[in-house]
Amino acid sequence: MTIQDERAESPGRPQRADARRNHDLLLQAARELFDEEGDTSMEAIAKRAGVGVGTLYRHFPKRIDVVEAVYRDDVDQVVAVAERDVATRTPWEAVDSFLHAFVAYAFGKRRFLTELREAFEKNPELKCDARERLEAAIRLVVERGQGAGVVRSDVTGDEVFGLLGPMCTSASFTREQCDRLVGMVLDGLRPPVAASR
Amino acid sequence: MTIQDERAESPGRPQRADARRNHDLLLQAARELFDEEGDTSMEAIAKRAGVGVGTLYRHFPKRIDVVEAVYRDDVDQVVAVAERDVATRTPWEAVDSFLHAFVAYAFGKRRFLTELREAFEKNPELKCDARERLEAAIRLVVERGQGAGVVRSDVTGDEVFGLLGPMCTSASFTREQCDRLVGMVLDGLRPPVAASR
DNA sequence: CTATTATACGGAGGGTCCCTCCACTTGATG
DNA sequence: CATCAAGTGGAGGGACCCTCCGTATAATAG
Repeated sequence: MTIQDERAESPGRPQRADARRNHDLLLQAARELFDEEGDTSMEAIAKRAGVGVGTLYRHFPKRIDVVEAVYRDDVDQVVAVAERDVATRTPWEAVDSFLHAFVAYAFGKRRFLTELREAFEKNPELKCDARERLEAAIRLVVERGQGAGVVRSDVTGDEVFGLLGPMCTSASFTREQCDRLVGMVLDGLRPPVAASR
Repeated sequence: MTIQDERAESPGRPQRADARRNHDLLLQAARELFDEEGDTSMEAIAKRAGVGVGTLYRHFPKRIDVVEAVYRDDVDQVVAVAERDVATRTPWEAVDSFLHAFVAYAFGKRRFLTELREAFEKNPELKCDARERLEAAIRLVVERGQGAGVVRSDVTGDEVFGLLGPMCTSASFTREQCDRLVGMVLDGLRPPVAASR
């Protein structure tokens, strides 16, 4: 989506050095501003990077492209946790561990992720690579649990993601509340027993 | 918050007839546009009502005031359902019935409610009366279940609301998915048994 | 019915966004 | 160097929320 992705493609001419440098400056500026302000404007990002808005738009044609570029790195961390949990834990422990880790992570970036989620809600067909990798990570963990019979089979990993993601970005929740609700969702994730009442 | 609320206060001079009429026209126009478009602009609302934007802002000083006014009526319906369920069903049946009804309702107004939720997230201290009544309705049902021992005690009604509300407005979910996830949350809401694994 | 006045109206325009466009500049290459 | 595609900067278009204030009018008093 961004120029960066196509950087290595057709080497008719390599990317110019200043373009490369500006790309990195812009990305760093965006990350800083999203962390500091929660949300920010394209003008502010360009200004902090010391370039004009035209340059920003050359590298990231739409606002969502900036957001996704920042998001991309974050997702790598979460995916790594999922893979580690699957490799080192029992099916249920992996689900429990990973969902808690996911919520802990998402909670820390709530303002930023709220912006991202809004972009997806306005534009559902826009499902960026990063998000798909994230959903794949949850699927990995959840489907392994389902295969082992410790997770109910009538729910998909994507649905769990859709339930927990918005919860984490809900401004009115504290970290403790998120943790408690994850616990509750985990209970709900277990295979249902015959109705106890 | 709106002029309407203060209509009956000090009758030094009654509200003018044209003002009253415009207030109703604006509210109707806003409701129609939110239903048809999902979201809309202040200019569009004023235009459909056949008045200038100045008049719109006289009646509803901020955009959120329009949204809340439309929201208010909707909440009345949901609250009525909660009260009926509490009056006519067993504690657990009331929880089950009401949460399903809540999700069905919220799903139908998802675009509109998304806008409302975003307003709350941007501005957490802005918890309008209507929302509080809605949370109170869920609390009513959930706390009755907790009192009867059929709902786990470490979760509040507000938290259930915060979990289900965002889920309903998540654009990527179908109605069926929402129903299935409610079922899962209901399972999670039952008092936990000793860990089965 | 007219005069008075608080109330209400309309819409121009300010400020903030996202984004486009294009004249100008600069780095890479022969 | 000379060339020129690649890159840059920022003015400005369009959409939006909201403010301001001159004008119009409904309610009241005489």
